[in-house]
Amino acid sequence: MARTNAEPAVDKRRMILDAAVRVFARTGFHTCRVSDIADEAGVAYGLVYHYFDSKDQILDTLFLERWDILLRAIQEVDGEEIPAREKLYAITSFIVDSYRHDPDLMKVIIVEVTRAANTFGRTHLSHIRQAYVGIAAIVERAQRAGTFRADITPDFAALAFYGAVEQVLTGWIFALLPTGDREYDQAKTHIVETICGGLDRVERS
Amino acid sequence: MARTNAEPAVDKRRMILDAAVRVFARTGFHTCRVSDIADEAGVAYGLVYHYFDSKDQILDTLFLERWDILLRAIQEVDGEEIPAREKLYAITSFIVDSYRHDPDLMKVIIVEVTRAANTFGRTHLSHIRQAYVGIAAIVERAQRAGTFRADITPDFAALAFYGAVEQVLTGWIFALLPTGDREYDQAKTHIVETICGGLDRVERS
DNA sequence: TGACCGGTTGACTGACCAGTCAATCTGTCC
DNA sequence: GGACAGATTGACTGGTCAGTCAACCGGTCA
Repeated sequence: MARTNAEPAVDKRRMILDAAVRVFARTGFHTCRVSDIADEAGVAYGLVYHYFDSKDQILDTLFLERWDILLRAIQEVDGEEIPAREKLYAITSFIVDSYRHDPDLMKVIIVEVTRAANTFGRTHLSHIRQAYVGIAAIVERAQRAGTFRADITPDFAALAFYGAVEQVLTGWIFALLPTGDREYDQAKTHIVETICGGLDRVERS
Repeated sequence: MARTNAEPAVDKRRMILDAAVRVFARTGFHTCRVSDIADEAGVAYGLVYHYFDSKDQILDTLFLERWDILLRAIQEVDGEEIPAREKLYAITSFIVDSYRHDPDLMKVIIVEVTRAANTFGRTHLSHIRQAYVGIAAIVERAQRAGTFRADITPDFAALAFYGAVEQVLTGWIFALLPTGDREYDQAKTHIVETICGGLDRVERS
């Protein structure tokens, strides 16, 4: 047992994961080589395979770590006693702030997993679906309470909502929309306004 | 000049493209081999390279063929003298019917290009963007006419709208939503209702 | 001291596959 | 017929890279 302290001074496994985020974000998962990750982490090639079984497993790890946090956030929000619109705002806020805090990681998760339906998206479909299910539950409850209209199925509303959020993130990732703190906060409101209030102009009492 | 008629009896180029759609839809662009396409088309390996410069070019061709039709449809719809909501309905309808008519092709375009932001999505970003621009133009005009609220930017509304449509298509592609003629037609209404009318329950006069 | 062990190294291998190319076929035209 | 051209064939090559492995390092413990 070589571990006197709880952990070695530098956690190489974490360094590899962090380096992978940067490399995946820069070059893309399929385009980059494992050696790129090792180089970026300042670590020997073989060490990557000491900590991970495969290149895929690195991405899996990154995705699952973060997605589970999102799922818990959705659960938690749903438990609170606030209007559905505020719940959706809280979820949007969580996702947008995740992007603000670590754009590379969110880019990788969205581009390489969530939107990569043929490769990792398929593998993690059940996890991704959990998010939709959580959102749909919020919508359904609001419909029963009479806050949301009942003629649009919760499943459908969940997809539309999540689709709008993801597309906006993608807009930032690929510079189709301006980025910045002001824009991020505006986006939160706008997304929820669009999905809940609608684009139609309405006389509000 | 060996062409007495306008074209050979069987257009091998077309056969290769059609085979590619099936193979890409089944196996995914990156996973499949060029020989799979040749086999599916019932054609020798080398012939693929007689008609196309590369594997990439096959996907490019499929995407551009179809996307240009979509862009024209958006242009055309925008030219008509109908309310913005009906314009958005017409666009949604066009996309949904494209999926109904050729799910494999739409799956390939969405999964391998539109949503594959790191590979082909990046290559065709300017084309994809054209669709957003067209939709944003519709929104902007409606805002000026006072039909749509003006506090949400057209760019933003376009992304949210397109995001919702694409997410629903993705839901069908990966069996997260039930498919069928009834569902397709309902979806058209629901998407437009969600984006224009919003999820909030409103007393309508 | 020396045995031990997890962490670390990087050269190497084996598989895979996009793209090439020389040969062959098929039809046309003079 | 025979010359020419485009269509068609499929074996082969070259380069790439994920994953392996045998050796090495540095700290611990008896």
